[in-house]
Amino acid sequence: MDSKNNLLAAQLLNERGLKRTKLRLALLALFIKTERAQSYLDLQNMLGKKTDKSSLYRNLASFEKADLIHSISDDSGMNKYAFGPTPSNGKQHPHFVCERCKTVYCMGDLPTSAIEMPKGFQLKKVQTIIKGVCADC
Amino acid sequence: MDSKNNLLAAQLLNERGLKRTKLRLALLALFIKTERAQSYLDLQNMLGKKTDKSSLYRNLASFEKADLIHSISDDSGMNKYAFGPTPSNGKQHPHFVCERCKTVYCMGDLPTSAIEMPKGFQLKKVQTIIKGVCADC
DNA sequence: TTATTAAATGCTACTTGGTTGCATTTAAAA
DNA sequence: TTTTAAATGCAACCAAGTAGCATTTAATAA
Repeated sequence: MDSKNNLLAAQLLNERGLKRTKLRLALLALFIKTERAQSYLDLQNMLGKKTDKSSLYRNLASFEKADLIHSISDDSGMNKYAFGPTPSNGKQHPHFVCERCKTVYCMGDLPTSAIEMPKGFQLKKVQTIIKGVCADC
Repeated sequence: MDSKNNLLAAQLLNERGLKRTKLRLALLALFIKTERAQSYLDLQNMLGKKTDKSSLYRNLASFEKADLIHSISDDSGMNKYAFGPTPSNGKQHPHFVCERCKTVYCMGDLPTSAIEMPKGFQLKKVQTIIKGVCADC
């Protein structure tokens, strides 16, 4: 239900001390609704073509800083964004990128055996990208 | 030894049916010599400031297609490239990105327990990016 | 409710990593 | 040595993302 998402979005913004503007509510509700990672262009299409680029990017940045979303760098040349906090130590948070349709799926959080790091290297965040062909293709 | 690298570079280009031009030999030898992932700018600095941008990018593309190097997309906004083939099924090939100095380290190939994929999803390539602070920082 | 203020928006202009077209040069085969 | 397909080098271009700044708006105080 969209109204439920809107409510949750408002609540989340409140919790993190972010102003509840029109754009932010729509954007965050959109993230809550979808299970897929979205590029700036995807988001702009869903929010309406006249949505401002800078505002969108700025909100993506503040959402990420507030741990509401996390970004994914596949090699498509544009970043993708998905709902949920940045995956950190002790978790893998794999994303699947379909070579054909370019869709990016969040595969959920998998607890994994801790990655062993060489001496002196401190792990903060792990990102795994799996490329292949998705079930729809 | 550089001369050894040059020889190996020439041999590799031969094997893959790539013309052995000045730029390609220098570029491939550079990849062989270094254990770190390099951005276009890193490479250009090492090869000489007047090295042509298009030629460099085109060679990076053909090297990657020939499986001589592989590319890495951290979230720095620029791709990185490192020696060795694209990591595929049954292997993790983690890269470590230092938050402070931005260096990208190849952590070698780790065989891992196969990642279980949902029905219909076909895995071709895995890329893991670990962010944190490196031993030098 | 209204006044105040700090922050978000929406423009435009800019930066920059990466690509493309094309004339020239060069490595490899004949 | 000649031939030819491919690589180079240069300039123009493209697009993702950023920055400056005047205007608007959400939240707080009166």
